[in-house]
Amino acid sequence: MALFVSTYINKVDRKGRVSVPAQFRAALNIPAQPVFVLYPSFTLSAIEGCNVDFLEKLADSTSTSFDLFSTEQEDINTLIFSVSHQLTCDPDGRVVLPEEIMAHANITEQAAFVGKGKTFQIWEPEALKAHTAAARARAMQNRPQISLRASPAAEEK
Amino acid sequence: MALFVSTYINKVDRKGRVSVPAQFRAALNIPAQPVFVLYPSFTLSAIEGCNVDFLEKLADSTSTSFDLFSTEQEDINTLIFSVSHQLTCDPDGRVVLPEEIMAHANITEQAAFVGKGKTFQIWEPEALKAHTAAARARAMQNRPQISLRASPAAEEK
DNA sequence: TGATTTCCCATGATATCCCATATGAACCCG
DNA sequence: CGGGTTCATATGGGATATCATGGGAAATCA
Repeated sequence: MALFVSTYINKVDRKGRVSVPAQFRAALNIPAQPVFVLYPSFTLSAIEGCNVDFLEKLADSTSTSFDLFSTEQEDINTLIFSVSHQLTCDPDGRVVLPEEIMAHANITEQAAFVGKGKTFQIWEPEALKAHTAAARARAMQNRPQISLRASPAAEEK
Repeated sequence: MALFVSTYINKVDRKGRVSVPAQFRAALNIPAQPVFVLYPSFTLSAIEGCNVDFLEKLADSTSTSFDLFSTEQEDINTLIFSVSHQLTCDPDGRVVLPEEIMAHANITEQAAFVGKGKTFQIWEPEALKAHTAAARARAMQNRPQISLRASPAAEEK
């Protein structure tokens, strides 16, 4: 089962290639040629990444005959599948990030791969820092008793 | 399994030929000669596309659930099957789009192939832009939770 | 035979493959 | 315990393959 953990910052070379972290490639569990899907996050300046299985399941669930012609399903399909990209790692474990989603996440020189359990995200490293700080601030506000026990750097991964 | 994702804008040449995106041809998974079906959408100014399997399933589901909405099922049969065209890519991966459906979608110089999961659509690029913007507006306004659910990592606050 | 469609080849741009190198971690062995 | 070595990974660059596209030749049809 795919499990994406930890954060890796890799370089985007002149050709736009970036190494997918070896641990992530392993998590994609198609030994020879890891395949996955990327799409821009709806709510964040980041790229969402997931297994192909996930999108296939979604495709199944949104193409039953009765829903086929509903505006709602049509919109969901439009907003997800049309902006997704199916990618395959090259023999060295790299991929070329598609233009649009690189622009969406403001990625130019470096890409931060962030494990999210069953999925992962790709961030511009500075944007990731800001996002992480904001998330921490929210967590402290919502659960003050946790922040009291935690030392300032303890939740750093 | 066929999965159509991403959006590709290709040129319609003087003979009316268009390259079917290589990824879509692969998704049609009949390696030598990709076969698929096109029909005009009856709700949108677009062309609907799918592989033959999908249409066969649609035929099954519409004929077995005649007890509900029987006139609608009848209409669907009429509106889809009677106006469908089965096409085969030429050796270079191109097809000639039939007159009627090209007119239906107002396609002249460029054709945007849009992945929809198990199916795809073909749009005139400008019309596609407008449709996408409208779909996004509807999704945000009506059911924000749907778009959030659809994104595997988007439950992040 | 004339018109239309399909096939075949050429081309430029781009993406992919393959090899080489650098870095660092784990390992082995003296 | 230390030094060397092997391995996996990330990264760079040149060579090769793929793709979209244009145009001409062959085949098809009426």
